[in-house]
Amino acid sequence: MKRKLTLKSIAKEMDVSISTVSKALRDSPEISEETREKIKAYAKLYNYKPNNIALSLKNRKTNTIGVIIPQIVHHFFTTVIRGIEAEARENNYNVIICLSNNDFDKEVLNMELLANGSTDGFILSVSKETMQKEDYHHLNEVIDQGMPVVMFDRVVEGIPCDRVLINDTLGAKKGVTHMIRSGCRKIGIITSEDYVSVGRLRTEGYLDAHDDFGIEVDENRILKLDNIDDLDENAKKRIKDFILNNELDGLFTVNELFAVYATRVIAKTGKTIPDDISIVCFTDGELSEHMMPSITAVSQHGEEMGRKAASILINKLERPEDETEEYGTTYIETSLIERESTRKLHR
Amino acid sequence: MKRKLTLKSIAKEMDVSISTVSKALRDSPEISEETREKIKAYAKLYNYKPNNIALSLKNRKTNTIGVIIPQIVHHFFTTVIRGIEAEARENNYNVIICLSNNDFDKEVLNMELLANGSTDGFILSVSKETMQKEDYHHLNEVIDQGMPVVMFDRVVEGIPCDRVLINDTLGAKKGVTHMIRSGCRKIGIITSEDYVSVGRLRTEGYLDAHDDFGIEVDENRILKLDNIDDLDENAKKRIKDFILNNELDGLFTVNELFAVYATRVIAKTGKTIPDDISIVCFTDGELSEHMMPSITAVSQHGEEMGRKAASILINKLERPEDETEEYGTTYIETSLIERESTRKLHR
DNA sequence: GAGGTAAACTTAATCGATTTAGTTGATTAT
DNA sequence: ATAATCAACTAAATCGATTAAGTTTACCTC
Repeated sequence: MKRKLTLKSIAKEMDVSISTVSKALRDSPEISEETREKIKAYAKLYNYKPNNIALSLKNRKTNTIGVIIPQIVHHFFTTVIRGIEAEARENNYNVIICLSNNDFDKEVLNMELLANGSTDGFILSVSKETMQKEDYHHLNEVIDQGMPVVMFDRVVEGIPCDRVLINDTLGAKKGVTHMIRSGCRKIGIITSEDYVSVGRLRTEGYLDAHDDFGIEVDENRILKLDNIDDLDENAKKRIKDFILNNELDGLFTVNELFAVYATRVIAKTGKTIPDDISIVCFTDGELSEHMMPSITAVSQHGEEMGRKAASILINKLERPEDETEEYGTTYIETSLIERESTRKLHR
Repeated sequence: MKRKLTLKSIAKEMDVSISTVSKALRDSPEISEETREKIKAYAKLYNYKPNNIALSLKNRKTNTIGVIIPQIVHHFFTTVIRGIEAEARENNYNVIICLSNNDFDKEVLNMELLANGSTDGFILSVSKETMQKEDYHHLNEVIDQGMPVVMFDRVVEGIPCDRVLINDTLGAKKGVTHMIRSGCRKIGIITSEDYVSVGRLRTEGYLDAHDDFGIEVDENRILKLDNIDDLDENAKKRIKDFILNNELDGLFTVNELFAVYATRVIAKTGKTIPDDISIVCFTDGELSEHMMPSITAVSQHGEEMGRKAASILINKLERPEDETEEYGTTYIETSLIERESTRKLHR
């Protein structure tokens, strides 16, 4: 096992001082060409690389971004991370990812841990528990210490930071409009209770689309479930009842899982998709693409979101003098991917 | 913006020396009870937390694990990461994740970056390009510097490190055996060329199962595709031809995507699943669960794999005196999840 | 030859924390 | 009364790197 080279060990070996080595390697004119070349040759030969920890301590800058997300086994977050990673790498930043598992205490713990010198700033999507508790002291604390924060997807108000959001309302509107244009007039929506922001916003889009076409919305065609992240037995039962008790010719769901289960229920009723009933879902995964029939989806561009969030953060980190204290919200647009679950439009 | 507390700033404020503060906070008996309490109260009030970077430098230990994986938008890797994260957290370790995007240069770059002080050890799944190049100098280098490495899933031989692997052969055998028991006699397999290790091993399991029951294997029922990670047009065509030109009553695929596409092809032939033809796939995602019909799958337990890899690594890190230089390979067993694509066994 | 200057280094401070080796003043033993 | 002991601190080294400030030597000039 060979020990890692340090400036000190090189200095000793070459019989010069540590600072001479440092300066030589950084091409300082203070050092004679001869000495410089000799030291650089030696460093190259033995593959010297400066110790990042020491540099971080000295520069009070880690070039590391902390990412805190509720869960990683979720295609959407995964794509966001890919975007963050890509943008960070291009700008010479590292990424540390921590999972909160939707747990408030873990979110706080992770932030405190990373805030103690490990990262220069944060990108995070707050956990469900944090939203419920409405306790954001950990966010305010790191911001107060001068670390910029960018929130994405699941954001909260009243925190001095930038935000990156999916344009949920417009996305849902696009999807529902597509069904209306294709002739649907009795479109249902499976969404979440209004306290989940994405659910509320997507429901708004659903209403907007109807408004635009002057179509009355029947309240019975709106199903609000508690949980948007998974599909438990209770949710299944409610979806089943909802579909069986409504004469729908279109269905919009705020995630893939609801659409997938709805497809199953519809198949059992003997109705065909898309002829009897069309389906469009908001998507963050690959289920919609592979189902039979494949499902027309409002796609979220998570990677773009990640890139954007990272780029905003890095910008703040690179010029901290801009203490303008101005924070913005960036919207990432969605796109509609037409598949087999909706009728083709004749234009 | 309030500056972070340091020992120095506390010392100044309380008019004692830095070392007194340090000792007081660490409950040293050298410091009088009075002073100790006073300092601790102050530190608590202003929420002092030691700077991790400084600690890392001093202790030459970062308590951070570097994880390098080919891609994150892959359900299997995601579950592995979750396992690593959980195990690390429980043992007070941080996790830095880097993506290689199946690119050799990026893998090398990431390792070098993290090896310069950022992490104590590595968990990695090598990129496809690295396997093709058979260039492992970056692995040998970090190991040579005394950083332990644990490889998982996509491992290579000849590196002095521990390995954690899915028991691919036995997994495939389980799946195929299940179909044989349920009465299938003409079982096809969609797998990869032998140079992809998981493909080769799973093919072996397929053969083993047939061997056990003394069933002759027809070479025409084995389809070897180039790429195991995605499904391009060429692969689709070959799968289609394969299914149409073989009178199969069972099909085993080495991943979900192949099974999903095969289901589509079979549906078009008018055959029914599982009555005319059964399907079992190796799985790393959630497609198999949600398809119609849902697909019986050999499940991989990625989280367990991640936990195991992390636990092995942490063990090495915690007692480096054990320089026994002994490395082991751990196998994670799979389990068969019976769903709608296979007939129920009568036992 | 005193003074100035420039080249080529080295010393020492710094980042934040820990820890070993002093230091100081008071108490105790002889 | 002097030395030893001890409690309660402080000073300084260390981790690895950067850099402002200081040192040495050679050379030049008037």
